[in-house]
Amino acid sequence: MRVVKSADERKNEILDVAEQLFAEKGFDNASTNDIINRIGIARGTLYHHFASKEEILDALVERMTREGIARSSAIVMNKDIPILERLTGAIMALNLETGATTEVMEQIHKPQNALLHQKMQERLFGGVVPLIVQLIEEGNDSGLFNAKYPIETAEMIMFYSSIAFDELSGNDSETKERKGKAFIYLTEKLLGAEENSLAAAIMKLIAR
Amino acid sequence: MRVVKSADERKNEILDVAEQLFAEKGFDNASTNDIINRIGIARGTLYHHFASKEEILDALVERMTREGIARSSAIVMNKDIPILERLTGAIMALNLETGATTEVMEQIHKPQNALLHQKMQERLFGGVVPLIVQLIEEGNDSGLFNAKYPIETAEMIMFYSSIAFDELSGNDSETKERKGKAFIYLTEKLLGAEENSLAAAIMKLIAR
DNA sequence: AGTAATTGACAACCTGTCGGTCTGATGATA
DNA sequence: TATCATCAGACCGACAGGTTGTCAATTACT
Repeated sequence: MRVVKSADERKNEILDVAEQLFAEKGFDNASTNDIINRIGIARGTLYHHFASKEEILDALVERMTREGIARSSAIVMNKDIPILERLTGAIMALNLETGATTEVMEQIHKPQNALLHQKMQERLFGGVVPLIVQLIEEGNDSGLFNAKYPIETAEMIMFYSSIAFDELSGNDSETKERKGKAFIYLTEKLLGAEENSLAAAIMKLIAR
Repeated sequence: MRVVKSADERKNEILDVAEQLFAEKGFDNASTNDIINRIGIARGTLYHHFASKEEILDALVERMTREGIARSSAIVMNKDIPILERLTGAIMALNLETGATTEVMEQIHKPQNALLHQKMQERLFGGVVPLIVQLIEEGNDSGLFNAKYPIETAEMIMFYSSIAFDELSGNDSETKERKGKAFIYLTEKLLGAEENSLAAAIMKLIAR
């Protein structure tokens, strides 16, 4: 039976199922046949909406990261919030994904998902590093930070946060706490910020 | 015409060709057929020596990283060398690969090589972070460093060095120099080392 | 003689293509 | 207003050409 939907609706339907399947089996092991069978559409329909399997992945990555980056961006732009809280808020906003995305994150280290992982990281990076750089420069100007190399500092912070956060999924809460504290401490060092200034900002944020 | 070789010899022959092909086309695009055709062996022969295409990749990653890790390890263990020079030497030793390996490194960011990239990084990490941790602790004891979280500090340094080094391939020499200086500066901050102490050690190393 | 390396046909997938079919919106006509 | 022709674009499924991994049979060393 033939069901016609708008392109947007169909595309999102495909992405929904792709997200499930990539989480279940990984990008390499999930086939386009799996996708079309689960939805109940023909091969040609899939390729009418997406030129290749990789394009599905790209669209999915875009969809998965869009919200987080938007949230981060909004926080960074809001000059009513103190700089330190904006910094921590921007980073935390990235890691507060919801629903199925979480399941994907748990599977993302498996070798079948290397490509997904790489693409997500690239996008988060490209989207957020410039924001953090801006924030660091603001902090430098206001005398709060003393960061000689804002770009590289931002890169380092982002790298470690992305790695640290997703390595964490499996660990016990003791390790998590230690890693978190270390991250904050080292970030303060990198920024040339006063010790515990960042930690204090985070406490405020959480208290809210 | 049938040619028999020892398992070791044949395995290395396969890895040699795989290395070429992965560099030329990437892991995904290079097929096992490409490999056996270039060598002139049958499908079965390949699968007699390796259980899967991924196992070829694993063996290749092992072979490519073994030397570098061994060099790093030797440097770290050599207590005749000052700590700062050991630290920089250990990191530099990883990135002084030779021959075809260099070609692979230039291709490693393409999406077809995401898996190769991930596996190399994991291995370099697992092999070298513990060494750096040891070095940092030595430096703490001798009063040279003041690093509160040796493990996380080592992770951060290694991460950034691996990323920074391989992002660099395409850039102009100005950017390279800036990135290099930033890396050194930030590493000093992370270690709680005196400013320029690491930079000085590197100058010594290069002068040799 | 027996162990280990080699062979190539084969099964069971996979991705991407393409000519052709259906359908819902749009605008013209009665 | 009601009916009808038109057409873009959503949909279909068979197909070509590729892929990985298997296995029983063969050949070569020791």
